[in-house]
Amino acid sequence: MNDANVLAETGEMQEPKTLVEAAYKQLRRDIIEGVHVPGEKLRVEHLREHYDVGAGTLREALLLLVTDALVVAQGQRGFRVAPISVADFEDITRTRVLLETEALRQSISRGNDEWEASVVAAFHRLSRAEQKLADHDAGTTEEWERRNRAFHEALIAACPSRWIRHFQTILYQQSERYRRISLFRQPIARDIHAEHQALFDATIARDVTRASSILTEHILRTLDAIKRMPPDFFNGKQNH
Amino acid sequence: MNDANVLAETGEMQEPKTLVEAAYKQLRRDIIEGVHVPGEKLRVEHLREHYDVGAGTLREALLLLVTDALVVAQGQRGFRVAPISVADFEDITRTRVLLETEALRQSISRGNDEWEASVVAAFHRLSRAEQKLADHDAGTTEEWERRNRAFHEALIAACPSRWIRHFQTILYQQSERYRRISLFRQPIARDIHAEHQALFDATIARDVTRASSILTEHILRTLDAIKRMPPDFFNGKQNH
DNA sequence: ATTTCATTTTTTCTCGAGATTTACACTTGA
DNA sequence: TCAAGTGTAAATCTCGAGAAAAAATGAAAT
Repeated sequence: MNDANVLAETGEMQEPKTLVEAAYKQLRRDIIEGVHVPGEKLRVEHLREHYDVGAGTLREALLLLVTDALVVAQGQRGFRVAPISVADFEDITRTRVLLETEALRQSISRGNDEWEASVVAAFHRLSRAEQKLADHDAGTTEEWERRNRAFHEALIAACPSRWIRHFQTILYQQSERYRRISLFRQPIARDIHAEHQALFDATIARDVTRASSILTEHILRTLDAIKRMPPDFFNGKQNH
Repeated sequence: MNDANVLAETGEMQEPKTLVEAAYKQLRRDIIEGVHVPGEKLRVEHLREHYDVGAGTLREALLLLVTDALVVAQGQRGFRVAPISVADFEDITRTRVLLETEALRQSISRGNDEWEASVVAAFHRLSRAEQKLADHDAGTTEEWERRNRAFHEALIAACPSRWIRHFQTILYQQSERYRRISLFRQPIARDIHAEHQALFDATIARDVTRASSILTEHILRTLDAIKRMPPDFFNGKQNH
């Protein structure tokens, strides 16, 4: 499995050992944050300057991003940022519900005390970040995003299936791109903390059915938010 | 999505446009067929000769195989064929059941006449291959493998979720490695054609429940076969 | 015999330049 | 005005060589 994705909130990710990995991480960050917009052509010779690596090295970094489905490669026609669309996000969301609820089910039924403790810790960290976010502290969205991911990862950490967790990581990363859009221009108010609290309570209570349905609703709510956005938002932003 | 994987039985795959793609396809074939055994170190300089490409080109091909999880890359320590184990195959199988039954459900409920026709055609081709296989014709296992994949792909082709189909493709490819083992040294006799026939009948009859349960059993049966194999089969074959 | 350390060998990683292909602008002709 | 073709510019793909790191070898010491 691609361990480069596994990034715990506490255990900081290992320093990238090669230039390829460093460029990969920077590029991934830039794509998720929208520095490179969906559909944009990624010309190796131009990116070379900005990321300060050789052409071959950058090509390898782009190839790694193909694994995350953040970049699409077309033979003899270079690389592009993977496009986005409402239909794609609906697909991502529904597939994520399928995998993540199953993972949560298994996690709840097989998780031990240590797992429970890590869930408590992750929820606590997330709550603090949400508090800061409510107080309009500056520059905390980055932190919230990290802790939100850590919380969701902690919930399903006791799921024994490496493949489900692997696919879940990819889908979560994909949805992160969309979430960055919906969070800032949110048409409907969401009490995200209340959702997390309910999800946390049901999980600790080992109530599989309730936890699953809350998680499903939680994930689907972002889909609603995206669907309510101006329909032309996904067009016209993609170069070429 | 990685379209390089999509390989229809009828519409032959496009010729690889670049050397990287050609090397990728050859390497993938060799790994699935066991020419490069699980866990084997893949030294670029050695493979260079055999695949007749430059070092950088071969590195890129290996990076593409990371996407399929057939190769694992470790920074500054090169590439290796992804290892195999009974636990991994159990994981692959159960995840595949989860995704493929869901895909089949959606495919059956949304498939139109054209889809139905392609399923009939794929089943017919597979039946012929199984006939030849029963007659002990030489060199037909390759053809059977292609048509078996085509049949399974046709079944879920009407599933609208690109992501489920994408993950299913990866898992099917993974399981192919294991199936190559169990098919030749089969400890229990399986009437695979009867299983396919039942699966086909239920699908055409649009019986979602029955088709799902048959598919589940069908996939799990190979897991049984692997589990019955000598437990040390997965050890001692992996270089270093 | 085993551990430690330095040396040698192997392998991986990285870069820039040349060859091939694609994309683009322009001209020509209907 | 539009279509097709031509030539130029740009981008991709590919390779081999040098730098950096890891693995292997062997010598010395406990």
